[in-house]
This record gives sequence, structure tokens and C-alpha cells, in this order.
Amino acid sequence: MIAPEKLLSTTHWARDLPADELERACKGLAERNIAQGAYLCHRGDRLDSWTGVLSGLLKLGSTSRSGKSVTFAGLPEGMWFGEGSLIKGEPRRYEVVALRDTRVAMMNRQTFNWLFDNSVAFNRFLVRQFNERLGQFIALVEHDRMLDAPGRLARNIAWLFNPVLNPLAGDNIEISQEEIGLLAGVSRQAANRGLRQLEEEGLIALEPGLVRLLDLDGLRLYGE
DNA sequence: GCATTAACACGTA
DNA sequence: TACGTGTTAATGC
Repeated sequence: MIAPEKLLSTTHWARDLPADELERACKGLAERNIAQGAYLCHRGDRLDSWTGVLSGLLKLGSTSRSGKSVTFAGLPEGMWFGEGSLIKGEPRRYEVVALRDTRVAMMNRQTFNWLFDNSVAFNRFLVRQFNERLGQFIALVEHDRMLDAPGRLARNIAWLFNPVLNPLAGDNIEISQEEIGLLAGVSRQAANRGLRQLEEEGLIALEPGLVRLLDLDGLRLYGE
């Protein structure tokens, strides 16, 4: 059980639910802490809940047998994930690790299925989220060759501010340059150089431990 | 040549 | 004192 006010403060889809459905959702949710560096799940795990970030920062990616790791997406406060594995009844195809101490809300399968079967608002959200993710991944494949550091940084930052997936994101996010480096797969020093380049181009503004969004489309379409 | 790691200096909470 | 940031030197591909 999680307090409705707490869910509403971070989670946009909850705001669209009628009162009875919101109550049902809250009853099926439990909170959990994930320490920095700890894994919420590994590839192949069967994780029987849908998960949202209440505070902190998660990284969704995978590691090959040879040890190379790839980031699919950063998951800041307000983002929800795992519906694909839940609906298909599949093991997770990715791993989720906390880049800093993080608090998540986890919805059990019965509650998720009930909302899936009964809530129009919930299904509207799921379709929007699937659609947006699909668009993001198409763009990722399209610009596969664009591998330079500023481009990867721009893409990752644009994702964190995605207004469809995370309408409550606002125009700034508390994230260190080291954490952005971890998301983009570059060193802290390279992240530092790349971020200052993006700042010079007027796309973002940098403050210690914080990135302010100035031009979302400029980031999204960077290098095109 | 390029990016990465290691190491240190600086400012701030 | 701890952390985020900026810089340089050494190292590996």
C-alpha cells in the first residue's frame, strides 16, 4: 500500500485514474529502496511487478558475455517500466541498476492485470508509452552511426526529459556529470567536455549537480 | 590520435 | 568534510 498523495506527486498516469481505480492501484503498490550500485533485476529474472521511480536514478541496460555494457535508457523520477515483460509473461531482457540510492514503487501482477482489464485511463497511458518508446528506438537505430560523445549525451538527456514518458519532469533534473557519463557510456571527463559543448550550443545550462533543459528538440535531433 | 583512467586542485554545502 | 567539477599526465587501443 502506498499513500495516494505520494503516488500522485510523482506519477502522472495516476492523475488520470478515477478515484476507485486510483485506490485499487495504491493498494497493489509497495515501496522499496535500492542502494547505489545494487541491481533491481538481472537479465533472465522473472520480476513479477511493474515498477516506477519515486526518487533517485536507475539505468536500464544489458551486459554481454564478454563484459561490454550498453545503456538502453536512464530512468529518472516519474518513469515506469516493465509492462512489456509483465504483459508477455517473459523474463526480463535487460538489467536494472541504481546509479544512486533510489526509491521505487512496485505494483503486483494482479493489480496490474486488473487495471489492464478494467481501466480505460490506464490503457491509454500504456499505449502512449509503448508508442513513444517505439519511436525512440526507431530513432536510435536510424542514427546508429552517430556515436560521438556529445551526440550520445544529447540523446540521453533528451530521453530523461521526454514529455510523453515523463510529463512531470519539468525543465531541470538533478544529475551529476558523472551519472550522465554512466548513462551515455563515456568517462566523466568526456561527459564534462561534451556537456560544456552542448551548453555552448545553447541546448542546456549546467549547474553543479543539475542540468537545465533549454532546447529539447535541439537535443533530440542533435547531429541530424 | 583518440578516449580512458588516475591523480590533484578548487569551490561549495 | 564530502561532493561535484575542471584540469593535467600517463596509458591503452
